[in-house]
Amino acid sequence: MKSLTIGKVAGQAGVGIETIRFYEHRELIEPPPRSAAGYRQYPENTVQRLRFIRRAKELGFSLKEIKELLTLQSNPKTTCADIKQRAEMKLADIHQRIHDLEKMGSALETLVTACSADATSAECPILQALAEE
Amino acid sequence: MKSLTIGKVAGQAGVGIETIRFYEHRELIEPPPRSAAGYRQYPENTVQRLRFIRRAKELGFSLKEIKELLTLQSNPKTTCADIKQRAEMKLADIHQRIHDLEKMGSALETLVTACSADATSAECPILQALAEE
DNA sequence: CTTGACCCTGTAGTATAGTACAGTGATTAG
DNA sequence: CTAATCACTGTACTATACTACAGGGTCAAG
Repeated sequence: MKSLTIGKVAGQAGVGIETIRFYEHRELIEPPPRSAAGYRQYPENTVQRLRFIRRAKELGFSLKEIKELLTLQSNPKTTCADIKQRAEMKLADIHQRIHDLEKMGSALETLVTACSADATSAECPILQALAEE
Repeated sequence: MKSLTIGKVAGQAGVGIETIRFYEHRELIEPPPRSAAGYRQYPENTVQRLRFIRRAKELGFSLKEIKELLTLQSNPKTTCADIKQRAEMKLADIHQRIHDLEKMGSALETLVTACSADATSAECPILQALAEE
């Protein structure tokens, strides 16, 4: 069972060394055994775990939520429904954020359209809209 | 020319007192004159300025960007085109963020759909997707 | 004249996700 | 054997936008 130094793990997982120590501190990964000199000795599956974290982040999960997912993952009593529920909540959250951004976007779009290039700032419909009583 | 205390301004603008002091520190509003006792004495247009900031925030501008907008606003040489350019950049930024969220959302949607409720966590397609080599 | 509401400064904490040192010790290649 | 690289801890800093004190002083109503 060979072990990896933190630098090797970081390289293979595509994250920074500091990030790994940060994740250990945040309890997303287990504190690994140490060598006589105090060096962290990672089992190979740590690379997979870090990739799991990276992918979950890409799906929009926060580190806090990912920690929950990892805990669920390692619990044999966890059902697919438990995970699905989290994913659906995150999906709802994403849809809400899209909705908010679309609202912002269309409001801004209206103002941009109303704005003709060669007026002074005093006549600018964007600034006027922002300055309204 | 009557002046307002920070509490009055906060009440009328719909923001917290601490927020106003924070905005002063961040140079979004001018340091107002002080009374003999050191109390801030705001001109009435500070309320409008705070509402401007609030509305710009609702449109997705950061405080840093709002500071720029306010500087532009008070510069007589500013043209509508200057403002429009900022608004268009922000709009592009919002569209990008929507795009990113939609990508996340559809990836997650696929996984949620693949997930049937009564499997164990080991068989969960969501966890499997995250744990892939 | 007292009491409560208000205001002051300055610092520190919240949440998110790291990143960047400083200062020191260990390991490895030549 | 020595130099370069790597690892260690701990603290502080980045960005964003506040929020929460502590420990004072001030103002207005009764």
